[in-house]
Amino acid sequence: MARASTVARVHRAVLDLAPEVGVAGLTMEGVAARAGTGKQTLYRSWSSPLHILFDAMLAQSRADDGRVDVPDSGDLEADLRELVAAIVAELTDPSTEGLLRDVLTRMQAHPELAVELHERLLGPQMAAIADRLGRAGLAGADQVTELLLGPVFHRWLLRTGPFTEAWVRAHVGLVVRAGT
Amino acid sequence: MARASTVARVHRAVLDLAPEVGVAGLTMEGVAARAGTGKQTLYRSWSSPLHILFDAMLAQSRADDGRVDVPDSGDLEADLRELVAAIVAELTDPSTEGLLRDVLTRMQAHPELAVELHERLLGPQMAAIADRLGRAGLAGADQVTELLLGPVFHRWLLRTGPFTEAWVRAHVGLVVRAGT
DNA sequence: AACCAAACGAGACGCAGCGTCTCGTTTGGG
DNA sequence: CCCAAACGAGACGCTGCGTCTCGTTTGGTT
Repeated sequence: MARASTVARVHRAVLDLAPEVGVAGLTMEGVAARAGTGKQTLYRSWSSPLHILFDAMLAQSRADDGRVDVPDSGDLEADLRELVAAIVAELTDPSTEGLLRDVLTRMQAHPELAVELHERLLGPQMAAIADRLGRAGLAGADQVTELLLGPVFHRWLLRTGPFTEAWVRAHVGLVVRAGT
Repeated sequence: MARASTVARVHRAVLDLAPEVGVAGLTMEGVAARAGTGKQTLYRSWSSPLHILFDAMLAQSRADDGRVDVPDSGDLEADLRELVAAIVAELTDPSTEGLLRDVLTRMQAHPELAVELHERLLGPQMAAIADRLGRAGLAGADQVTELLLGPVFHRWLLRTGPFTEAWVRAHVGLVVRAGT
């Protein structure tokens, strides 16, 4: 429907604009102006600035070759520690933390966005982790995956505390104890 | 600063309005009209409809005698199952689920609201659970508390799956295994 | 090379809600 | 009884919404 070059310009505009004005400050008019496009062109493909931003982030993660990789050295606990540390590092990167949490939480008000988030990002990531756990011989790998990720997102989304290396170590230790 | 009767009228107005128009549909003008108050009166005490709504919900939970009670029958696993089932029931009550998730997620965009949420509701609840776990003789009660609640909120906030009795049973089983 | 329909840029339009401001009125403690 | 603080009402200019028209590219088709 929309021309690829137009989509590219809109994606670049919204990704440039988001850090400048925050997710709450994004408007259809602002994105249109920055992208040098008419408003109708935006409404033809997206229904809100949040939809545009998520679409742009998806496209970017695809371009970054957004493959889910779970370490597999044979030492389960060490691998999980590394994995959780990598996730935490990504979630708390100072240049994006506020923006990322803002996007994820706002998306929950739009069920269709929440579903797409789960199908495209969260689901595959959890499946990859469950796969690694299964190969280590754990039963109930899906449930243990939630045990591993749940507290991380709980802490991050609801800001119930900071992440430290000691916390990650203790958390992974508990999860491994539960699974074996 | 504000008269108690005014605050009560505003609280009632926002609590009435929220289910009708949704959190996204709340406006200062709408609340003022429903409460029969001037806009300036609202701005004198609150800075957005979300602030008013959270304030009203806090006042209501205080009136409901919002005491945190964790079952303590001696059987730890059974108590935790009951506790998690109660939390799940509260989170998924069809009449409030959408609203509640909307409020909690939107609050994360306002750090001062996120902090207040943690201090007034999440923190005390977690402390009460950690206390129960400590009395059962578990070490690292705080960490185990996060292990218990994290996956529940992860599932609920990010809509990664529905809650079933089987899930709760398996989850609590894993947590108890990790803690002992 | 000429054509044509789809996609586009620009921006006008009426509307809703924002946050600030004034103005007279009510209210309750000293 | 008095008076300052709190209040209700609503006017104000402004921004962004979502829809609409209009004339201009653009890229595949014959």
